[in-house]
Amino acid sequence: MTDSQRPRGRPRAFDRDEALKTAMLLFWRHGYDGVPVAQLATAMGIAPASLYVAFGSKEALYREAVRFYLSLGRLGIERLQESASAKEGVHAMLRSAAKAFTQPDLPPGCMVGVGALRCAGENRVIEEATAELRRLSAKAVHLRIERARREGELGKDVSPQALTDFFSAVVEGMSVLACDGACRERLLHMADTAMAAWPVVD
Amino acid sequence: MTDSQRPRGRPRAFDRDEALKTAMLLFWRHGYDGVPVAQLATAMGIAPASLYVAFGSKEALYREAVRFYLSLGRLGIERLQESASAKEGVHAMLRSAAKAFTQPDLPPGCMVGVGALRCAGENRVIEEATAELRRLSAKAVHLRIERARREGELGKDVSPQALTDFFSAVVEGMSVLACDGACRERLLHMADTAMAAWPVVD
DNA sequence: TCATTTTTTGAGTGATCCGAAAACAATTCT
DNA sequence: AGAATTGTTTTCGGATCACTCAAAAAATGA
Repeated sequence: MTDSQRPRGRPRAFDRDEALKTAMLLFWRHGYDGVPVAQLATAMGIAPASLYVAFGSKEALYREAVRFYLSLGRLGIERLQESASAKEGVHAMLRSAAKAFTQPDLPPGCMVGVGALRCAGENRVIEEATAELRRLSAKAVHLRIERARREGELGKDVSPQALTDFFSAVVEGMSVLACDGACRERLLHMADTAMAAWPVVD
Repeated sequence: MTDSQRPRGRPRAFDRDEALKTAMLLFWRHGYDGVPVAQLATAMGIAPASLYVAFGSKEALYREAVRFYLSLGRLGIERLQESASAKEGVHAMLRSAAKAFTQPDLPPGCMVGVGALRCAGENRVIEEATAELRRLSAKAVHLRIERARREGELGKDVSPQALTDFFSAVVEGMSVLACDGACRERLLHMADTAMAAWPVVD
């Protein structure tokens, strides 16, 4: 009863998490429309049919891959709520993003930001699901900034919405710059520059 | 000699510029990989073969479409050099972008920013060509900011590169926010917020 | 009228798209 | 040992991919 019994049928011959990581990298680099299932299967070292048994469909695989990406937590969004001040938290988030978007052995930019921005008409649902993840990240920033306003870190005249939109845009923009070849130092310098827009208390 | 003689063969039955505009809208909305040639031809009201005669290939059509998009000049980049101050010029550029990215009857965001960020491996050249256009826009901002530093509008301690990267990121980020459904007023408010990062003179 | 030039379309190229069916293989349970 | 379950592969479908060819159509020049 204590130990889980082994699964019934033939055991899977490949590492499911490793395969998921492979899919994540391909979607990250080439976008949803830019990766055919055959390419995914080949990179995973399995036949397309095995991919369907293990993950269901290309769409389901993408959704799982992007959740896997977010679970890595390299964007520093979850640490936002623990930060002593919103300003410090946002600054740390920008610097984390700058580093995450320029990891040497990973695709540049943010998988959520660039992987499925625009899709073919029949994949509209993928576009929308990915946009929802971006809105979710923005929501976390929004919550921290609103709290800062309640606690007096920010003046009552500042708009949490505008400030949230601004820093969300900076992160997404960093992602694009990274895709265009900007190095880590440039992005870090740019992040510091962006923080100058933080409102001063009256 | 003054009037050009009529072309020799059978006249084209469709308006080439109108067809180009149609292609621009589709690439803008769905990205390069997200629009098949058949869809382009159908939207243009012609057969695929006519498309190839008129434009050469899907890649050539895209390149022409994106040049057409830039020729509309709704991003306010060319007015940057004429502006009295770099600060005013950049601010006007951000506000122009906010409006351009939220035109009611056009796709959201920037065609250059979101239309071909990530492509299939065989379309790498499309990615690179589009990235080059983004770098070209950034170069215009860079030039104006460097001039401002020479003329004393900016202190010698500010980094033109970092400031350029920052405002480029804001524009690209606005483009993503627009794709996610942000309205014009939010983007305009965000643009004003971003200008707070403009360095103060010592 | 007739050759020349260019655009038109329908049909079709091989390749690739996502996904499914079927047969076989490897494991557990009875 | 044999049934049940699940993963494996090969193969295949029907659709779609970017693109091309051949022949007809519509204009000009002689």
